[in-house]
Amino acid sequence: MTAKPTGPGRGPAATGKGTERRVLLLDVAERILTESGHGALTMRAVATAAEVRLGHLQHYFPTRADLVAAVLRRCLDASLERLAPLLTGSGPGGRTAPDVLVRRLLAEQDDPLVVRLYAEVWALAARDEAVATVVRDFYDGYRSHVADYVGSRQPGLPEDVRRVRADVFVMLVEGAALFRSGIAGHRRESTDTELVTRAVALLEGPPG
Amino acid sequence: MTAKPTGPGRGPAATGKGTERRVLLLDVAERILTESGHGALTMRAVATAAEVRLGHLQHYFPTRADLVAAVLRRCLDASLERLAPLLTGSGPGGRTAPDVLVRRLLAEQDDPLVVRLYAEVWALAARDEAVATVVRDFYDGYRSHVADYVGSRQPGLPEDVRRVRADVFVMLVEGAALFRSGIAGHRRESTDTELVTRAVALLEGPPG
DNA sequence: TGTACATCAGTGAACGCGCGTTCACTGATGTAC
DNA sequence: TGTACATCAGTGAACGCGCGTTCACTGATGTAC
Repeated sequence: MTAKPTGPGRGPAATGKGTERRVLLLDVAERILTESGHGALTMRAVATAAEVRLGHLQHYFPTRADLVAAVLRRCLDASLERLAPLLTGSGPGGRTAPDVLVRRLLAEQDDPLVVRLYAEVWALAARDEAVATVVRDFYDGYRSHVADYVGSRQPGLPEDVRRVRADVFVMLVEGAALFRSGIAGHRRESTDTELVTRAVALLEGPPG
Repeated sequence: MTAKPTGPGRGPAATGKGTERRVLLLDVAERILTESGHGALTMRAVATAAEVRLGHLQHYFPTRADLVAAVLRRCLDASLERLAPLLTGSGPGGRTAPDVLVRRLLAEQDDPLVVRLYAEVWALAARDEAVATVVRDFYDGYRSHVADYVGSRQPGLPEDVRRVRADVFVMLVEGAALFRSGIAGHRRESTDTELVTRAVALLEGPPG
């Protein structure tokens, strides 16, 4: 390990202490973004919360746009890495059963902070084409995994049908986030039951 | 009409010229919120776009919070008034057929500006409990109309089942907004077809 | 018909604040010779 | 082993700007008497 690895994002080479600092700063930035929103994610707020001087933060993230881009990318990458094992069956016990899978995906939304972060990300993507690209890449990966899962349940299903099912499945699950988090509505067990039924039907319902 | 009507929101009595001014200012504020987002909705930006002095804007909306609250309330009220006739059948030709209804609801999302506004509203509601209350009231009304519609298609369906169907229906349609507007994905005809099928099934599928 | 007065519409200047960004700087660390 | 040097980590002050808010003000309009 003599060659210096180039860290993700802009700024100085990310090696040793530098990497640690980067991770720490992104942790703090993510916490602020999640808890207080994009408007509160200022360079000064991050520096203060990280107990670091403003100029030092700028040593790693020269502009606010750099910081926001880095924290969003890291968030979405982490999300996909959390979801992928459930869908590809690379975790223990192979592929998850459909109803268990849906329940686990919904469980991801149980923390209101997570859904707030998503709402923030969607609003950002609606304004900023660069952010939108990152977000679409994330959902492309997500839907692709779901389509593969559908194929694993029903090998006979044509590929385009798998994809369409996955599209609608993700619409439903992401829409559910709004109405299970207190943003646009509150979680109700009876609704969850119906939601799971419909989501499972998309994953392994009859081809007709 | 001698009694002075009290206009909605705070500020001076809303009568005659005052009401016109209020409406004009809210029009401008709504346009800025839709096109450029919450962050761009500043008192100065609204005053400038409305060709009015800053102090004058503040004559009608003393604080930024007043302005934001007024514009959000008006937006959501207008949305519900646009949706209600489709669902209650108070428009021409009585109640709309399910597939037509779903297509019309989706057509509401065809303007990217509308979906951007929704994304903005969700993010705001995620941070501000007062906004969240307004948003939840809107969706309560929306879902209530959908539940009534489900009842009109299947009179035998118990009320709690109607409501649960309506809940999931709205989740699906609102989730679709994200993936049909360019925010998290792009509209595709084949996905729309599947989406309509699933949404219609929620409206009038078998009780079992 | 006239006048005094309250209310409303609209102006304009100023305030303090937090923001992103720029820049010159000091030490520490490691590397080449 | 020693030294010069480049790079990196971290500091600190200052900038100009746009922001929400405050406040005292001028005209216009309508109303009471």
